[in-house]
Amino acid sequence: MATMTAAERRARAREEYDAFLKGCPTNQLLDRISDKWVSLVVSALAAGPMRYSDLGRRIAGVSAKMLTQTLRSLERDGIVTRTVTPSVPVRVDYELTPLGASLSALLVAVKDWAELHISEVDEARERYDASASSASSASSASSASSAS
Amino acid sequence: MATMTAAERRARAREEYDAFLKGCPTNQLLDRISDKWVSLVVSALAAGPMRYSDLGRRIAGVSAKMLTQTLRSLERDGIVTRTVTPSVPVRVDYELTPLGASLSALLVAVKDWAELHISEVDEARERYDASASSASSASSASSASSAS
DNA sequence: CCGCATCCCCAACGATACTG
DNA sequence: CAGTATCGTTGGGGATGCGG
Repeated sequence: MATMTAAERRARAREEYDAFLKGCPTNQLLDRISDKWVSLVVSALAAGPMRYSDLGRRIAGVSAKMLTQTLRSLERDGIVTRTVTPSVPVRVDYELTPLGASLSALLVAVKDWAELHISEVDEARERYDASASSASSASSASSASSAS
Repeated sequence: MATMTAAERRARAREEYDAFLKGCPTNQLLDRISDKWVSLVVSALAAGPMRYSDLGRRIAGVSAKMLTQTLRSLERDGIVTRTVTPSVPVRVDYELTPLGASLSALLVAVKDWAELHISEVDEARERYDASASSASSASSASSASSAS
């Protein structure tokens, strides 16, 4: 058992990885941030406080479950505040904390990057797809569907 | 059918959402970026070109499958370049493109943010957990496991 | 050494129904 | 209106084995 296959080393690495991540808050946070719904919620709230149902409508394809779940975790992390107004139909508002606002600035930067460079990415994709198909059949140069 | 329940509206919204996303490149890209492995790979490559196996070791808990998959999509998007050296054991190097480098700058910013604010987040979590447990049983204050 | 194909599992998500 | 609990599905992703 002195020799270790690459697979075994990977398995080992994974165990260490798990343990490592437990104690590595940065990665926890990185994980949290690279969640699809988190970025959408934070972006939506960047414009100002919103009610729960407003968020549900604003974000469109989100289920109530995920919305609540996401908001809960963000609240727990001190990214948003949750304010309950006990009127006859209960009203709940969510708002970015200063901490959340500083984060939203970064996410906005990423969004801006995406908008700025989307054309380059599209071109790269077309080139990649074209060369990939020409690899199997060098004759026909297929034109990838161009972006809108 | 004039009246629509919230659930029905959600289902509708989801259809529109799908169609909408097809034509919205920004969201495609946002999706791609908010992938766990993507951020790790791009961060790793920010330090300079690396071989496939180096990346595998550097990133630790990644499987060969996900590493390849991630690198492929990044290559397709023009974020990294893939250079094959046909030596006896094949050697493959990956490197950030200028486009990828500009993206990595943002991801590094996010990472810096995480490192800078992790303590605030931790405090917020402890506060949240403490108040949550005191809500059900005001007497026993359970101490949340503190971070390292 | 690189990476693709296959199988398989589980946790994440959506839908639904029910409380305050 | 806001949130919880439960169940069913699905696809992400890990393990393995082969091919270049």
